[in-house]
Amino acid sequence: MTRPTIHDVARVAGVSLSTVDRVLNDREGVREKTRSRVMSAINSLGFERNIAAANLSRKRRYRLCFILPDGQNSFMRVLEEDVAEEAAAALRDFTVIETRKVPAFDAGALAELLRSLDPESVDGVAMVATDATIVRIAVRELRARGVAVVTLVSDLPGSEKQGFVGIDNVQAGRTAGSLLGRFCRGRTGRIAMVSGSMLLRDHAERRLGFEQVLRSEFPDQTIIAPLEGLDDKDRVRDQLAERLAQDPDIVGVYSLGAGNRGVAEALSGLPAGRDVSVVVHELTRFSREALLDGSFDAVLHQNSRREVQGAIELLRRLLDGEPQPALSEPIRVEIYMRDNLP
Amino acid sequence: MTRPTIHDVARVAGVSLSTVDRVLNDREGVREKTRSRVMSAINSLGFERNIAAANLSRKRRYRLCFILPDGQNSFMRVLEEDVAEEAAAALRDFTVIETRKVPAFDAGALAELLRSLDPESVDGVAMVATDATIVRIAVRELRARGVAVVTLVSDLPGSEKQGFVGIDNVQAGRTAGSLLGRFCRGRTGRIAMVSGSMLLRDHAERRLGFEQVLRSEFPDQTIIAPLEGLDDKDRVRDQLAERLAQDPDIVGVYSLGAGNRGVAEALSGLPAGRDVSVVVHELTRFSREALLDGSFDAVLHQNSRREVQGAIELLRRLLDGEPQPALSEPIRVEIYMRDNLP
DNA sequence: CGAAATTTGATAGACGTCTATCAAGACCCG
DNA sequence: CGGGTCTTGATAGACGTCTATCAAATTTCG
Repeated sequence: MTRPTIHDVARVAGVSLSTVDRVLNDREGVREKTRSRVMSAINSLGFERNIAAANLSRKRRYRLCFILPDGQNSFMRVLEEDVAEEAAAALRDFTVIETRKVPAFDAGALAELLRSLDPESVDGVAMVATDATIVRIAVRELRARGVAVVTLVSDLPGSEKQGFVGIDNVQAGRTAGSLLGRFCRGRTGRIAMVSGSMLLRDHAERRLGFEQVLRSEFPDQTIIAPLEGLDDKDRVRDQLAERLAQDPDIVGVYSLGAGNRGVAEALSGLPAGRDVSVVVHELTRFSREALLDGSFDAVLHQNSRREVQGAIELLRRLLDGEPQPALSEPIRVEIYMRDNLP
Repeated sequence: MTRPTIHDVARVAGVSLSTVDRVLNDREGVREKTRSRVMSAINSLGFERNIAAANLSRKRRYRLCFILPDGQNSFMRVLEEDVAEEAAAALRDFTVIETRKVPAFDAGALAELLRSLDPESVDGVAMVATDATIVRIAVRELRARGVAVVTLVSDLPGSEKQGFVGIDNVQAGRTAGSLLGRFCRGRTGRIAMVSGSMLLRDHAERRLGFEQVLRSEFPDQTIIAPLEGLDDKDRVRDQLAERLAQDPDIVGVYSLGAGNRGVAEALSGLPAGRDVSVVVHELTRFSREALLDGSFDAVLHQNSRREVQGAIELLRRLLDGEPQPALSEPIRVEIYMRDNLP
């Protein structure tokens, strides 16, 4: 019942501890024949290195840097808190996390920050990407300097990042369509979409998925051109309220960006009899209340805490030399309604 | 940036390593004055013991026993696989997991197994409980012998278990009601419920939650008396098919136990034009397919993998002496539809 | 074949904590 | 104040792995 140690491996392979160590840590100066003897001893024993002991011995530290957009976007501020809390927990695993903020949507600033990162003080980077070529180039250079890079929440396709931790936004949009289509089934009419600009690519993907599903599965409903709320509560409220007043056939609203407060306010102005189903994104204190009082029907959510944990896990495994680590469990598009609130 | 060690604590407190060790490990023979000197050094330094090093040194092992019901219930078989896989992973953390199976619904057998557990060879137990007094008594005795006990998936209220890892089944039922009510909104009619007997208490709770929500939020719908499918596919199919044929007003089906195959088969026999919304429990290969081909609208799910992880985590923390540990994140009632499948 | 180069072994000390033992110091009580 | 009891300190070795160094063995090749 005791796990085999390097001593057992050495004994079974008929070599010394030093040799086992050389093999385990890929040091040079081991003949191929010897190496394979050791490897087969490892396999036959089912030896797995005790990482705790190894880290203890070599005083390994993982120095990570999280890069988040600055600004008032509430999802990002929650994410920042999550990073801070996980940073405290990660300290126990020899992981030091530093958080940097760059102006939102500012690809230049992001790229510059990436360029300024020194491999002498940072081993890995998790970034909320802004989609731009200049950023891709900065990522490539960072990788070339030997720093591990993963994207978080918002991906950077076509770059040399080694992983992405976040939801599939097309899938999120499809899920919204699937829900809202069903919610509005008995009441054919028009469906309004409120877009924003939290991160342009993400919103475009959500919209795409949403329209796909509505068109193919619920062709009776008409989607009206998305309102550009720019993630601003007041703007969202004004635009949506006007639309709802103009168009009494609107039976459903999908808000795929920020501005949930504006959505709720616009709805609260409706006459008593009017029944509009609403699906929005991100579970926050506010959207939670709205679910409880019935103003929202469902909230799609990504678990930012787990995203942060996932990014840390991924970076650590990259730094441990695992070839292409994947998350044990992908980040899912979670659905919340009044009755399954955590 | 380096974490303080016991050496630092000793230096700051002006005592020897031995004394720090006595304080940290609650050994006797330390004057109160000295103890408080050490404690304040610990606090001022923010010292946290390096658990990896401590476990390494004391060769701590956590010997856990998972008790699952035997039988063909597919959820339980998945759970068993999850336990096996997590057991392999847990070995790395000095945790040895043994799995025991008892006949399902057999409180006597479960109690006997609990009674047979030897504190010399088991430190903690995670059990899928069968709700009976004899089991409560066995749990109390087990606790008295110094073994930690938590319940998994199915709780044992009123017992001396130290924690429960699983979903809130009333909440699950409410969520089902909330979904199905919305799905059927345009089509007032009757809603059929298929019960089972996987674990009686759980099913009763789901039913309760479901009826609560339908009655209060969707009073136009009529709930018909639950079919007792006994988690048997053929029985479920026959009973449900008959009901659907008899009653053309059925617009929704909620299956709160096992027997998803039977539900799907009963539905496939319906005439083309008939549209019935379906919500079932547990995401499996089968229910996944059914979501994809449109025969089910939503599946409620509990992440059994995470439940197993949670039980391990909880037991470990109990054994580490944490007073009343709680899961960092509760197990949630997850909602799956075609488009947010993992 | 012999010298040089390569491969292997042996040993010691470290990482942070735990356990055990023994000696020395502080305190108490009669 | 002397003897005994409590309390504290010092020291050594262990856990499993890593790093470094030096010596010994083996291979390679001119």
